[in-house]
Amino acid sequence: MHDIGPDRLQLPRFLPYRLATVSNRISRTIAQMYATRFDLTIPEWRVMAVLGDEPDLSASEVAERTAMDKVAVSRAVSRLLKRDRLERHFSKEDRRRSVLALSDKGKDIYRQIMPLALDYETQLKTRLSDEEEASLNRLLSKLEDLELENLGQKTE
Amino acid sequence: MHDIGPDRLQLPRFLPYRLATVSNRISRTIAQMYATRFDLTIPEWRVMAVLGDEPDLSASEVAERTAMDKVAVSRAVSRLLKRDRLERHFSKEDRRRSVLALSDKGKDIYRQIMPLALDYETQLKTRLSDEEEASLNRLLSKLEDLELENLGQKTE
DNA sequence: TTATTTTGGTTTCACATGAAACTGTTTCAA
DNA sequence: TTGAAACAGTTTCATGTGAAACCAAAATAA
Repeated sequence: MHDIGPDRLQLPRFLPYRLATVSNRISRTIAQMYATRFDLTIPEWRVMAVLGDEPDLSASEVAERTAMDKVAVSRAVSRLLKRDRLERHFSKEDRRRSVLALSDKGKDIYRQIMPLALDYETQLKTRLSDEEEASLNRLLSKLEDLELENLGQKTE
Repeated sequence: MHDIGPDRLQLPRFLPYRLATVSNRISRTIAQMYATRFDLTIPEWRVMAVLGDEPDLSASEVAERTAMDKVAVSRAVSRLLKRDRLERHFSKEDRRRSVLALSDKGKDIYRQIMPLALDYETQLKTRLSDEEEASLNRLLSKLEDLELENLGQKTE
């Protein structure tokens, strides 16, 4: 069994490609789960998730914590408001700044989804040994850091 | 230091979320690299990548190998044809079936990009120890398999 | 043969998304 | 103060994308 050599790029072995396809499949599975049961998109769910964990954030704080941009947050928030899953008021000190929190209806949904989400994650994880899980976490942290230090910098 | 308990979902620790954000950042970096230098989208690049490695595939074979759907392949192929990066003729035996291959111009681009792609991957990998890389590969394979056996089956 | 179904690939439609422009508010400097 | 710049958030526009409808060719059945 010998090496095929370095001057071939086979997509199924190319790390960024594999990462993208795996993650897309997982995202689609989850998106479908949320969509069919709760009529909720992933951006909407992300907003709910951070607010469920930490209420009274502004839109831009939500954006930070979800790695979404402010446009995406704005759209998700407006859909959530329309369905009374969120409450919004504006800061007294700075009237530009919104203060977002789950409504009772939102909290209810949050409490239903959270176990499903955790469950799904558990199902993924039970298939991994303890050190596999540990190294997955390390790896993700590393990849996160790497991208921050901007490997693809040569964009002149 | 005690556990925060199971009944909280913190997005930055949620596996599918981390996978999605890491992979999206990497994809965006690469997409930008291809776009600025070669005016090429990721779907286009994927088509070129499989054809560079294995010419004379049909559109549906390309779809299989790239994990793209046939619509995406069709669009990528037509853009590539328009710019003479691909040649297409149709099978004699089955006149529906296309036979796709890189044109000379396409091959030229392929030969330029391939080392960049491999380089980027290498840069990611050099930051990982040997066993980290090995376990990353194992993990990706596992996650790929897991999704195939369809964890999110309860869509009734 | 001729009808029916299947298959390779394209087009259309409706919706999602990112970038840039825009609105209203606050801050800072003259 | 007042005018410029910065900021939070929204809207617009142009493009991308997935699902379903569609077209033509081929396989299958009658």
